[in-house]
Amino acid sequence: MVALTFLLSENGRVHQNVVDYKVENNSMRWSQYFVPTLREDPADAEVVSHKLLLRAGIIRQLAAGIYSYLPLGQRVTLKIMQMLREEMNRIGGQEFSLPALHPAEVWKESGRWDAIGDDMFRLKDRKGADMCLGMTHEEIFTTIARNEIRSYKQLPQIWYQIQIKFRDEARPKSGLMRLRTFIMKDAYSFDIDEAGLDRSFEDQREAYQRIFTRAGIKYTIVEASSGAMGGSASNEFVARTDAGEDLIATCENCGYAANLEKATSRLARITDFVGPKAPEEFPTPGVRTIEDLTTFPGGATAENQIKSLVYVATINNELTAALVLMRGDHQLHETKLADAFGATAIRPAHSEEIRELLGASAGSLGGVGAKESARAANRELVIVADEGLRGRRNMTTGANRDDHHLRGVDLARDMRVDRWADLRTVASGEACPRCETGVLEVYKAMEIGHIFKLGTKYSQSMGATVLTPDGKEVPIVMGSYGIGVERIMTAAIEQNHDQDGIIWPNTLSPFDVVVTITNMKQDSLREAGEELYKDLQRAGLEVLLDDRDERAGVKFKDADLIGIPYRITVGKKIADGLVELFKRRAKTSEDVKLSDIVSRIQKLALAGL
RNA sequence: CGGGACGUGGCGCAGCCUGGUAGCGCGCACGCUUGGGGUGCGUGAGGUCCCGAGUUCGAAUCUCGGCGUCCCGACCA
Repeated sequence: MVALTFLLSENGRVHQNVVDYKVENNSMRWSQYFVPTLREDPADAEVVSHKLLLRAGIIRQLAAGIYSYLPLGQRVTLKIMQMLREEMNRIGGQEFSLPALHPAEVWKESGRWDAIGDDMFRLKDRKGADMCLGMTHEEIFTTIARNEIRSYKQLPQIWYQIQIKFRDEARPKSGLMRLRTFIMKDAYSFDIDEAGLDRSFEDQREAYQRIFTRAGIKYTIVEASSGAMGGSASNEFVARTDAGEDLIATCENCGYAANLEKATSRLARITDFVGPKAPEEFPTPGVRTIEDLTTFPGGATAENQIKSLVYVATINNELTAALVLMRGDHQLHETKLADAFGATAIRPAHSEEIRELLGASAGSLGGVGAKESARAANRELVIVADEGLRGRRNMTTGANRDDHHLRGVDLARDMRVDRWADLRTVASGEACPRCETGVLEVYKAMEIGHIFKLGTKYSQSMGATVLTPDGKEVPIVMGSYGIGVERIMTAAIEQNHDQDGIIWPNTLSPFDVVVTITNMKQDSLREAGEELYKDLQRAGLEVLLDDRDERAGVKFKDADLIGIPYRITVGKKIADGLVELFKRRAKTSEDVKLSDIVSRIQKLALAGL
């Protein structure tokens, strides 16, 4: 029998407490509860959250990027999942459970069977048919939609599930940050038109904000590259932490925030002096870098140079050579370059390729005459220039002749730029592109959620259509919305810990409160602790009773490590009818009357739910 | 997939260079002690030294091959 208790929190929201105290009565005693804490940092863990997850007995590793969740970990996982459920249901989401094992067919229909490389776990069944382990579920939900949804009257639909996903990551890392098998809440919206998608997208966006706020995570919503996922727009939710893998640029002044792969900044205007009527070639023996040329007599400062990089892009399975032009002091952002071309892959050209195209080595390359040089070698070369070079003249750049450069180069006059694009990597301290006075800060963050407007990419390729009121058949307009469960756990720890261990936000903590009996050998303490434990449970709280025959110091250390927000210490003061209330985050301790402690904890534990 | 490091009782490490009976701390079991921030003392259990092949009278140690894990980069729908 599992009873559900519904508790009303201070802000009036119903919190569904799925843990039945009657059932768990005897499994929440630390002496028998499985919490293998570690005194020392495990050798394999580098980032804080990983160390603490292991030390606090929350997870154990099975293989690279594959972890078992121990009882404490499972409790946290269930709390996160429940929270996701509540917020998805609030916006009208309907929960499904889809298979993790998929036939190749549906992935071939959408085109992703071939588009996705080694990141997908693939296998064959006994008949030799191709199968895969689901890394996401657009195809499966679309399959259901196309078979069952016929009319605009059935739309919109918001479908979601909380499922295990598999991705054969090239480099799993940092504990639960990059996993090969992980739990994900993935939701999909189905609308009749773009306007409907906009509403669904906004609903999700608001749900995500509530979710991360409830989870105690400080997050930022950023513009991000939607990559091969396709679609018209995407918002990435990121949590700031040095362990993160993404770089984010934000402006505190106006709230501008973007992933570095999208971020731009405002450049100070440069007015060039009028240069010569045509570029002038001059010898530059030994000069190989922008830096070299700044100190070379007759050279130029970095911002007056044009950096020339040769890249090979894979576009629609065809290789295209590109000459990329940047201002000398600017850094190319490769994702931006790939996005500008719609390329599936890009790489710097090899030195032989460069010589074949331009007749010179890296260090002496330039855009003047570059296309002609490539054509002479029977090759096509696309010239793409960064916006930071627009309108510049009297610049210095390589001459496509070893140990020679050109000065007095005018971009518009001397080069045949095929395409202008924003390719520059933004740096901290640059001016905000949106507001007048803001300055950008660039910092590390981890992705915790991502919402996409897919449009009709999947409905079209897989034939998921409905009839409109006037009887026209149109593809369903879709959105896709994901949140990594483990990433919420990881981000929460990254942002909520101290030297002693984890400090769980109330909403995620595996227990509301831990009751620490300082000395199990004293009957009065033991009995009082047991009594309090039961009282707290009767009040609907999730209580961990530390009834181990350990010294008080050991218990305090462990309680700090596993991060339960409140600890009630049952010690000598019990003779005066007092216990101690220790708040993990504030690290403050106060005496509370035994008769008041239950209601006190109840109020505290519910805050923030 | 490129580069680097590591693999020795449950955990953290030493030993390897210079081949010769496998060691320390923590944890664990037992006893005494202590009892409010990882008590102290004693006794004890526990190891295919990642796997395989080779060199050698003899390999944790040297050589070759493989596997695994971590870190940097590439990648990351």
